[in-house]
Amino acid sequence: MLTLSQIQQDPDKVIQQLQQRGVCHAETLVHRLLNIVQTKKQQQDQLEKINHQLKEHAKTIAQWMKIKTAAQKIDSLKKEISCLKKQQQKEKQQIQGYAQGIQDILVQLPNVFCTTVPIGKYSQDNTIVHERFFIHSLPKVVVPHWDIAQKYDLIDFSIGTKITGTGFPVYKNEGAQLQRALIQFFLTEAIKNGYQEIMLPLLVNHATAFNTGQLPDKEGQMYKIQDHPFYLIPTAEVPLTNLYQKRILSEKDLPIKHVAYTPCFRREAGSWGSNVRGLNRLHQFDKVEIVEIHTPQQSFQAFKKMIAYVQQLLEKLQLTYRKVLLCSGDLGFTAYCTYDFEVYAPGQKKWLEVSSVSHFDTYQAHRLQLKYEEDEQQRKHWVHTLNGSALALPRVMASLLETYQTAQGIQIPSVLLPYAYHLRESTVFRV
RNA sequence: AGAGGGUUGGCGGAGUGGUCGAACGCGGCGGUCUUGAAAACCGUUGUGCCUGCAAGGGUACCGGGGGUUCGAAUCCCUCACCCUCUGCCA
Repeated sequence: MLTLSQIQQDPDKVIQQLQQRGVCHAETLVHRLLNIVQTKKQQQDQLEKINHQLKEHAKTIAQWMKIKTAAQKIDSLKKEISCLKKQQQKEKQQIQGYAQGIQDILVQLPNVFCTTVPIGKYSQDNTIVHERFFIHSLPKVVVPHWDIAQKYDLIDFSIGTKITGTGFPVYKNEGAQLQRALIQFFLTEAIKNGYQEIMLPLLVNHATAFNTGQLPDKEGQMYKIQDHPFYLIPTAEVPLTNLYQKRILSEKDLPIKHVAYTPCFRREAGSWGSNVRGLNRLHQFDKVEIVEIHTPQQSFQAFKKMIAYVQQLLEKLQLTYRKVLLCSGDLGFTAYCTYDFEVYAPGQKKWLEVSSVSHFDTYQAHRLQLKYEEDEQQRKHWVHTLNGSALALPRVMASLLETYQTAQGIQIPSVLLPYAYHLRESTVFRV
């Protein structure tokens, strides 16, 4: 969340950036916000004066209680008090209203963004900053992964539909094993790179979903449990980052680097076009997520390293990929800067997003109430949070099946062989 | 899920209606003593907001929210969490 002081410092810059992110009425919102803040402050002053008087009166009564003859004086003072209390009540209500108004505006403002972010409205305005092609010998007829999955009995989409509904695929045989191998590969790579593995709850409460920015912005995208105030996580980012809600870390605790594998659940309401097939978009999918917490001084260096880390995963899998710097209009609600990684799926002739690596600056820290204390001066500062998919499984699987298809079957990338105990032959033959 | 007990400052732990932001102990910080350290002793020690150049002043906060009262950490309601017992279950 943006803080009031952030906005007050340079309202015009905030307005401009919000507009560039596509926030409607950014100017009106910010101005209204600043107005309410001003009014609330004045009101607060008055309330505090009343509170002070009431406190004094209470003390006076306490004194008078000791004297028996003061009963009359007490009564008349009580009358005065009841008058003050009416005022107090009124002020309180108004202030509460203002506070709510401020909160209502603040929670709907997305983050500001980094100077390196290109200005643009749509994904076409994103900048492709890097591309890497890997040449694989493809068969004459290159097919999409859903055909491959069916041919070799790797994934059953229709049975998933019967069990649950569309978007819940069932992985079978080598499909399941390959999935497991990928998870294991991603986790092991992360651990080798200094990430601490965490296993997390898949259900979170309202506050947790708010802290990382999913609420109220993405309320409609999350599954909610009916009889409990819980949401199914749309990404491990939510519980993982929230491990540190309401904390003051000491500087020597930083950096924090975590990795977690979880299933993710998304309603994907409204985004189910006819071109969504196979593994391209699902309601439940697996993902390995990395989260880092840093001091502001170190976070940008760390961001670069995270990006490089995700990049080398794709290098190791030898999937053709490109790295995309998101433009202002395409940034996620909480992001200060984001790089997406897309892999090429030759069967569909499409680029599929498999990772989003984001720097959140202090936006999440504000909501999490997460600070760190400088070792030497004991001064407290907001931390910077970062996260990235490393990686999201289904589209990696899609690209992998399509990229590594041969006339005989699917060739398994050699880096996965240590993790794929049942796939030693390096090729899947099932017809 | 039912019954009972609990939630107080960095930690432990008092406090059941009146000047309580909260005894006491530990820890932390500063000092005395010491060549240095320990021990001992003395002092100090929560956070947010408003106001002030500052010193200071004001206000809010004893799990969250609401209520009773002139006055609430203390009484009432409610929610959350923790502990114990009973039940159920992977």
